[in-house]
Amino acid sequence: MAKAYEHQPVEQSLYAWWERSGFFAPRADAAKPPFVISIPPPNVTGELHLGHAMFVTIEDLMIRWRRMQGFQTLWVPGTDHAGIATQSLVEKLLRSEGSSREAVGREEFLRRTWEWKEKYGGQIQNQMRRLGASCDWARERFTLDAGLSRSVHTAFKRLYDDGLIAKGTYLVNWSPNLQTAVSDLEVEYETRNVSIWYVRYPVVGNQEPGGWAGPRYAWGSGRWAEGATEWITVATTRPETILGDTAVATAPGDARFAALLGRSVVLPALGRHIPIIADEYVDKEFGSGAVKITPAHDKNDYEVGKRHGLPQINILNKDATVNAAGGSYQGLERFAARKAMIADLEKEGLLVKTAPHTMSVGISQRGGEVIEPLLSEQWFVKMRPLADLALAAVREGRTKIVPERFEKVYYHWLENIEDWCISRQLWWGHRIPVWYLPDGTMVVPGPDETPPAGARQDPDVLDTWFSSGLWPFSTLGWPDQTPDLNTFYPTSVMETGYDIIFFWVARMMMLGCYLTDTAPFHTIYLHGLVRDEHGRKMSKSYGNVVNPLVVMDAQGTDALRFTLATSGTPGQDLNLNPQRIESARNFANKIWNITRFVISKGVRGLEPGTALQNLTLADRWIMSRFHRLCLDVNRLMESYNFGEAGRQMQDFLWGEFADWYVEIAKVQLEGDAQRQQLTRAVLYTVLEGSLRLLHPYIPFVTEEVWQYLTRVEGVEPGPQHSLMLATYPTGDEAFIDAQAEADWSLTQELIVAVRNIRNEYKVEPSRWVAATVAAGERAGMLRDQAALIARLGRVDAAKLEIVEALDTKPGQSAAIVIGTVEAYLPLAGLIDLAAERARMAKDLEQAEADVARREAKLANEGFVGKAPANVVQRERASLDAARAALATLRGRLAER
RNA sequence: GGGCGAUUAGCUCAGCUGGUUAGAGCGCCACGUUGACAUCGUGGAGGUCGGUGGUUCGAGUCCACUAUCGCCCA
Repeated sequence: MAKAYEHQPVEQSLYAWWERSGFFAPRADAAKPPFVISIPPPNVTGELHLGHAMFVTIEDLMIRWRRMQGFQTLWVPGTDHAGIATQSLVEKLLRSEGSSREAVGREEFLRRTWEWKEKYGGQIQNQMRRLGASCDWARERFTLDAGLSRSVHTAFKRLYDDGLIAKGTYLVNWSPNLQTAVSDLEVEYETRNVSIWYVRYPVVGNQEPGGWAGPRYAWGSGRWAEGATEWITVATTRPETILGDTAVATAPGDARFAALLGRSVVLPALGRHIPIIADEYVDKEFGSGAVKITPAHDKNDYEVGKRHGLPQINILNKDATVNAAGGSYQGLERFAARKAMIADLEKEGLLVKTAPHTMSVGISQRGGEVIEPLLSEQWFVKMRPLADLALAAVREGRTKIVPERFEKVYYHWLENIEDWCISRQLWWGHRIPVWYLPDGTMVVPGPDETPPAGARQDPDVLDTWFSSGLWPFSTLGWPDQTPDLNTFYPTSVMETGYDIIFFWVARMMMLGCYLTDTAPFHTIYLHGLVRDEHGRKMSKSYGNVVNPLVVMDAQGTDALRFTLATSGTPGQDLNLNPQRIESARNFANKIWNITRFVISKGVRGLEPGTALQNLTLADRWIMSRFHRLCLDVNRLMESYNFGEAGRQMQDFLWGEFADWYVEIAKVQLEGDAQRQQLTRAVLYTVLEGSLRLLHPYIPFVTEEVWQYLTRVEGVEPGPQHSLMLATYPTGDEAFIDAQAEADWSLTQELIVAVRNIRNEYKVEPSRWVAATVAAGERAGMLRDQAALIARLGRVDAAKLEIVEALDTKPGQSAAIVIGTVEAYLPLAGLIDLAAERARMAKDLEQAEADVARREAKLANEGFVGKAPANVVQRERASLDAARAALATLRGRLAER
């Protein structure tokens, strides 16, 4: 074994070996029931980022843990076709060739997109392999595969037949850049500083003679409003939509406008007469108190329009240029139309003022431009019945969300859900399985039926999330009752970031509950988002993006995984500190070197379970600590506290096993043959067990060293000889030995105190000092540890005296007091008596405070009366110990 | 406007069911002997847990209010 752990060669060859050996496939002969995770499918165009690294780490950790526990584990990998993202990418490619999707046509475009997918779509999978993902690649799926497409078709057909999918004209979020409708979730709101324009509309005169009847001059003449005498001023941030106005609204009961209600205004530019109405929606305080109503281009106006039966006039084409309804503005792009409109309004004297304004603007998540609310014909899913099923599953505890607080978010969203626009005006995706006969009749055949001859299929495709929502069961063969579906569905845990609750989790829950009559998973585990070390979101513009591939190259996959798994707590965002990754890398190296040491002591291939009898105190201590760790780790992992479990393993292996037991072993290995053999057995048992415990977190280094550790010279290991198939340690209460832990803890304290004194007095490390210990009833126990105390404290064994009590205390020595145990280090010539006294005085002060605090506590009737008996009893014992320690200290000080 | 989270050592974070003197890594100071490891070892300094009030025998931990930061929803 090399002196330091080198991750590169190890990671590559181990993963290839695991995969080749079929270790990732579920074992039909497993002792326990299935444990199944279906991967939240990454975008096929995606490249590995820390979000992926996070979910792979946690899911792989769960899968490896359950696999080692004997469950029949299955982790289904795959990718999502990502309609908009993929289509945009290929369109860009075509543009670079001077072409376009329209130019090549639908069929060719799809061919090109598949070609792209085959060529580059596998990148993310290979990057997941680098992370060590032990998913069953033989079961990999893609949302556009034939099988999954059949699921999508089946789901659509069922929802359609059940009246939950319908086509209709709705105001949708239109992305002009992408030329498609997008869902509410694909719109991001941004607060922007914009302008608000106050525009006055001339009011048509009353019937009385001389009243203004309307413009007599053309729009743009500068005399359009000539003769008008009454006005109503509206405030708007979108003057171009004047073209689509069908009313002016004021707040009910607003005295300023009472006289105008029921009358009409002449719409600037177009001359249309539109009514002045009153509606609750209008806020008196906002702008001028009156607003224009454009039902076809604003969500609120749409509602107002419906309440008042106003016409809906769409003034925009799909590319956001003004259509024929816009009169002379026809053909102008929406923002150009705005400019032109403002100029014209000004010219006609209708622009009252312009003011700065702050508002929330909807931006297309993928397109980047301002979303246009647009009236169009789309397919919708009625969400209420589906949402109710998904709500019930969580409310009734059939599916649990971890951490629990996210249940509230889930409830709130589902309780207030709106219908889901599932049609997209794209080409890449599942084409809507609806055909139209020449007379316009709609036909919805099932997946196994042939559409009628001469019928034309709906040109639109389904939202990618429609197929992702079926993922947990479509990947297993649904709607067919395949063996996989019967064995592995419902799945166990859905693990993803909390930012994705609405996208994946809720949709999978809704569609799963509806279509398969069961919640698709019993647990939803949500992890936090990874940010930079100061809590900033990672973004290219900040330049703070951590690329997992770069990290893995430099520090190793295990380092990245361990950092992600142990840096935080469930559901909490974590600030990734590069120094932590370095520490994790060092941890891997530590494991490597501990193993190197243990192997060098001749334990290779030692049978675990060698009878551990006649153990030393230190042996019993480390065994007790190890079994305690196993019990804690399993308990923590069962409750999804993977971070805490990982941290405890590291603390144990480094802080107790390496820092102490390895040093102890060096001494014990100098003993007789039996002592040596037992020490080897303990070293082996604890290290090998720790590797098994740690394997789900850091699979590579643990497997690598485990292979070195467990192989027997001259014996060819079997094909299943892999740590990932070993049994996960459970821990055994029988090994918990509180007395050994307490005794060793005292021994350890004594050693640390000796080292401390040595350091304080600057005793050269090479000098072995003398020591006298007076330990009362603990003397026997400590005497048994003399060899360890001597070696680890660098005390000359021949000059180490451990007695019950001393007649005369050594002079010219530094004193240690641990409880009632006293130790003296005669350091002739080095001792500063004044400093010694000062140190002792400080200790005394602390001991006095300690006693006083405990006395007060026990004098408190409330405490003695109400605290649990064991707590009181422990406090009494502590007081006794503190008093004894105080007496010892006083005795020490009195002699000076 | 509604909801959620965070606030603990210089930095990044733990602290699980309220129960001894609040922990770790990094950083800092001092020293480096040892045939696993300088990607290391030994020892040390450093915080009263954002603030206020409350519940309790007992609060970093529970409750209320509050401040600051962040996120989600509308």
